[in-house]
Amino acid sequence: MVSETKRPALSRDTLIEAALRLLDQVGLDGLTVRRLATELDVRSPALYWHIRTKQELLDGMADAIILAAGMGPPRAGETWQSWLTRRAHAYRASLLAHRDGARLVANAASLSPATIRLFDEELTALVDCGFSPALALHTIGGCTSYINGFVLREQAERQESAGDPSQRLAAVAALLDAGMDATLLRALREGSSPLGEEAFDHGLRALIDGTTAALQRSKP
Amino acid sequence: MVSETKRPALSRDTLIEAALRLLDQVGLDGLTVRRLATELDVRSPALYWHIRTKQELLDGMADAIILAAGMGPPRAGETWQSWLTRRAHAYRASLLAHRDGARLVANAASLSPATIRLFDEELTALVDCGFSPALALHTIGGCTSYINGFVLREQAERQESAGDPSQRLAAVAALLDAGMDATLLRALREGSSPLGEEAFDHGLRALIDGTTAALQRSKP
DNA sequence: TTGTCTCCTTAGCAGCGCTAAGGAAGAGCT
DNA sequence: AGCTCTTCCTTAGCGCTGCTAAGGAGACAA
Repeated sequence: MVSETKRPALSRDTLIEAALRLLDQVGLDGLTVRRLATELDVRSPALYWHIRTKQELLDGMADAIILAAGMGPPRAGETWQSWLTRRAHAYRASLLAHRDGARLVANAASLSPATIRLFDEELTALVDCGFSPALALHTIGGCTSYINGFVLREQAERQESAGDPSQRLAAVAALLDAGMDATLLRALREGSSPLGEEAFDHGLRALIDGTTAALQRSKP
Repeated sequence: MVSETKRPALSRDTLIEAALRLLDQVGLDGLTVRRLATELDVRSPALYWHIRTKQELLDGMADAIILAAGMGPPRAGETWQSWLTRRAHAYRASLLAHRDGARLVANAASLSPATIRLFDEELTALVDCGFSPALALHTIGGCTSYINGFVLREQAERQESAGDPSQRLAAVAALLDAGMDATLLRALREGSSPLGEEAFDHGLRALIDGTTAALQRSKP
């Protein structure tokens, strides 16, 4: 009897890993339990031994993306400004690393204790820099809001122009038809995109500069 | 023969209006074409006479929410700072006015020409305040990213604690179990929430203060 | 051997977005 | 008046979804 090599049992982590790989191929809307099962060479109900619902799987994927950013407290000798900047870039990169990554994180319902723990360590680090706990919370929260919102727009634009490259031009053409001066066109023609790294850095710097001012205001 | 009073024909706008009402009752995940049809006292394929796809309906709803904020150029004698602040509050309020409003806008695929036109008018207004077109674009875009991201988190939290009020406490309890000093707990106990108007205003002010600095930096 | 636990199977339910095809009511022309 | 064309809705149903019920194969312990 020729014995087939037996595939090792699945696990929650295996599912999440495979789901993230599949996500890049088919996008969030195309990610179905049945497709993931096929990818794992298994029937779809098998997955429900390892996860309770599809939402739990999505939450796990979101958590994996966040943890993959490798955020955490600042390095030795790093100012909190450059730390937050580095952190923001790492987080954005992690969201951009997977198709629909920002949408996935934005729609996630709950985060793992490990992520919350990491989050708390970052708060502590800011307090060590002279922030009040409340100011630290608002600062980290504000950065998170900005980054999530920014990458969400970036990836929305990406898939929109993937579907129909002329769609954006059509929208701008509507402006011209309206006989406007179209400041938007001038800005675009100046070579500055509303998305991309340059735009991201601009907003991030504004946020951090403003926080610097708020910190000084809060001190003696 | 008793003549029944005949219902007037549906329209795209009627659908969007009814869909927004239904959204508040059942949430974005519960909003189905069939349910909306029932609400309108009609069979579901009838809706496809007025919209091409469900996504088009969702886009229209998102557009309606944005337009309902009543944004636009500044009033006479208003500084751009207080204008942007007022604009941000109006936009946030409009997102919060409907259940899952931020998620709806975040997942929207395209905006109407009217909205893009409004957007362009705002850019023009900033240019009149001394902004370069590129800086204006980055400023409005950054604010939009921040507001979308912030309200997204606000409404995610809202529905999460609606499902199970003890869930957040469980997450924080995990911190305590880990034997940490839990800066997060200190911040929360100080009475400052990571969400809500106060937190929103903090981040918004930081963003605008930082932009003020960037504007001065860009000038002669 | 027998029972239990793990991890997968087959079968199928209720619901989804959407399409095909047709019918009723009114508008406009001859 | 009779006819056709357009508008806006209907019934029927396809292929897909997340998910559940029930059962079976294999490993391991008593």
